Formats: sequence, structure tokens, C-alpha cells
Amino acid sequence: MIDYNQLTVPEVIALQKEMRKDLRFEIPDQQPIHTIAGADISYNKDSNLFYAAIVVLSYPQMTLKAYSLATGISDFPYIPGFLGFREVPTLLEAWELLPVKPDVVVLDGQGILHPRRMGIASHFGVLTHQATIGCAKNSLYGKYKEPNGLKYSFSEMHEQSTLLGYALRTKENSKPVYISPGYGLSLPKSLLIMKKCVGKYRIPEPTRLAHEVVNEFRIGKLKAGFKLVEQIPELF
DNA sequence: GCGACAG
DNA sequence: ATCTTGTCGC
Repeated sequence: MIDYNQLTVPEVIALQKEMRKDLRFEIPDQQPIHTIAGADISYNKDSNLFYAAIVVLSYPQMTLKAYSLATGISDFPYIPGFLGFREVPTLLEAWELLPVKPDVVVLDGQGILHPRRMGIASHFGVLTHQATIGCAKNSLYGKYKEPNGLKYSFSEMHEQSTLLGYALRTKENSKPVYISPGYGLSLPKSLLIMKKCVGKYRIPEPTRLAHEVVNEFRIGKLKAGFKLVEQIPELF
């Protein structure tokens, strides 16, 4: 894969426009979902050493089955709209450590809810050809009306009358999370899957557990590699 | 030109 | 993203 670090903004915009041509939303033989992963990055302020975790959970039980941990160096700065160029390379290092790939991967950020339809989830999906969903804690793009206050209520997010995602209330009295397909999944299917990932916290289980695990990795409580937590019959 | 702006 | 205790509000 090419080194993103020295690229200019005009160059990464061109790359996003190229990757957009490879986006797909419904893969031919969609298999039933048995596993879903959460992917996240962590790092110390003022350091270019990144820590990545991909946690694999059973679906829809949402219990932790396995995870992979890897580090990487990134000098690409954080620029809204270009998060993938900063975080995807290290996530791919963790991805390669998984002996069996999960059915869906949830990324911390946007999917097609992005000016060029290339949020981090779409970026990761195009490179890996894996089904992905973007689940962001904050909105980047798209207009929407606030969903009502009840858990599981949601509202559509559009731009130029194009439906691109949903604001989903995952917990009462908490702000919603922003859901959009990344790659290989339709809008309604992405929303349905994420509803099943909601537990007792605002952040859906895949992302929440990935964040928890990657921080233990960063502070030295866990080490790089692949770890099987609980056997999944048929898998691992 | 101005404001907005994932992690 | 990370740092970091108490505190305001549902």
C-alpha cells in the first residue's frame, strides 16, 4: 500500500475520488452475520506511534470472542474529512493479524456520510473488500432533525436530498450516534445491524469494547498479537 | 469570504 | 485522540 504520510490535500482528495468508484453497497452472496468487529485507534498526545485494536464479538449476543493488537507510525495530520489517511494504515496492521475475518467491521467515524462518500469506514472497506459500517460520536456531514428521546429512535440524515445515514438514539438523555454504511451494506441493513449492537451505554458494543481494549494495549496491560478469548464453534 | 469541521 | 474531578441535569 502507498505511504500516505507525505501526500498533500489535493492529492488525498484525488485518491478519495478514485476510491469512491470502488464503493459497493450490496455484495452478491450476503451470508448471515455471526460475528461483528469493532476497530479503534489510540495514541499519546504529541506522538506518532499509533495503537490499533480490532475486537471480534459474536452477533447478536455481543460477547467478546477475540482481538488483534498492532502498532504503527503515522505522520498524516488530523484533518476533518481525511481521517482514513491518518488511521487506516495502522488498522490494517491489526486486520492482518486476524486468522479469520469477521462478517462486519464497525469503524469509529463516518462511512458514506462524507462530502466525497469516503469516511474512514468506506476507506477501510474499499481497501479490504470487507463489509463495514461507520458509527461516529459526532456529525461531520449531512442535515437531520433530532430524533425523539427514546432509545432506538432515529432520524434520516441527508445532503442535497440524498439519504446518507441516520442519527440513532442509543441511550435516553444522551446525544445520538451517527450511522452510515461504509462498504458492502445498504443503508437500512447498516441501521438494523447497529441497533442490535446497542447495549447499556451510548456507544454501541463493538466500538466501546475496541476502545477499552486498545487503551489497555496503549498503557501496556496487553501486548501486540492475536488473542482468542472464547472459542466460536465453526470459527477460529 | 465565512463558518463548519469524524478522530 | 488525550488530559482529568467534580458536578449539573435527566
